[in-house]
Amino acid sequence: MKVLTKKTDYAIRALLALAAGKDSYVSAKTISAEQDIPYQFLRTLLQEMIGMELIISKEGVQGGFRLNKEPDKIQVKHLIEGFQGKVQVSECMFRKQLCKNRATCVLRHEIMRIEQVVSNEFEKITIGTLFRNLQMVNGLHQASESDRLPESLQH
Amino acid sequence: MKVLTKKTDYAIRALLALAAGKDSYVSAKTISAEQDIPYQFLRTLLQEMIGMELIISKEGVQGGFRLNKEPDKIQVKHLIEGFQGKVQVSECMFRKQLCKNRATCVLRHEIMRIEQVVSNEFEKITIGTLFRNLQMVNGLHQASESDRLPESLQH
DNA sequence: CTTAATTGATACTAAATTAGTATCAGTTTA
DNA sequence: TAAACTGATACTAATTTAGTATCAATTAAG
Repeated sequence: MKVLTKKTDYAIRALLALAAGKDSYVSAKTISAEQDIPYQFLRTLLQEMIGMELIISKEGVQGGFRLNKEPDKIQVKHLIEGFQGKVQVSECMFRKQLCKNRATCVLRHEIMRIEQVVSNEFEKITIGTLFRNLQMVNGLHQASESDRLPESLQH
Repeated sequence: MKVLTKKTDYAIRALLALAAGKDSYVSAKTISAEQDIPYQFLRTLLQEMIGMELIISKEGVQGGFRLNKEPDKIQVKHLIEGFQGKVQVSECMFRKQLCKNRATCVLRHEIMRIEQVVSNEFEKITIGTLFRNLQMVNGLHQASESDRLPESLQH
């Protein structure tokens, strides 16, 4: 079970690249190269994020993308929901007919509680918080000679 | 994003049917009919659960399946892991090469904390706890004339 | 001792989702 | 006016999920 699809993963990385670019426009080409995201895939992804009003674009030479909101107002929760749909237990068979699967219903009740917890946590994580963490890690990284992350961030 | 695939959902319902059957053998045909699960799909599912040592079978006429463990020892967590793989954030690109995606790493660190919470919760939910809840709901159901679930269990 | 009800094993098809590619038109700046 | 860009959209490929089919082996009951 994968919590983030590549699309969401790429989206987050692209947004972090835009956060780093501050108010200037960053081109898809640049993001693609820096973050190692397939160019055309990124392009469609960026269009979707325009639709979600997370970013805005500028056409033509020197064009590109920049954030349309403060980084702290872009929640990972919204990205997951936007790209992967709202978190749900399994398809609800209720109402289709009298719910044959009362077992699923009971389980659902339990899981909805868990979902709420998860949802609250993903709400707290924003492009802003991630960006600041990232800067910290990069700071540590440059201070040492090694290419390795601190033990606590390895996986 | 769906937390439970149909396979996991079906597996849970099948196990609850076996829990209801106590120590007698319940046939795939019966489970399929009662729980409205496609027969052949259920068959392969049951074979997998034998492999997982959750259930045992008896061949021939009057044969079928029964639980191989106490209901309280069958955790939903194990079912999810068995059928959908361990909960993970996104594919780890670390070690493949020097981790280009430090952003993902930072996010991962956050998410791993969340995963732990979720994991602990799914550990607490077992076929035993679900079975008892189910009996409660069914009790309420029979007591009233209505086919509706109590408000708190609707979704 | 034969038949029908069952599981064991395994291979296959279909549908849905995720991931990635291609193309061409329009815009902008140097 | 050419090159560097995005807008829009349609397509292909890969993977995962869902479901089907088949045949052999086992067992209880008449």
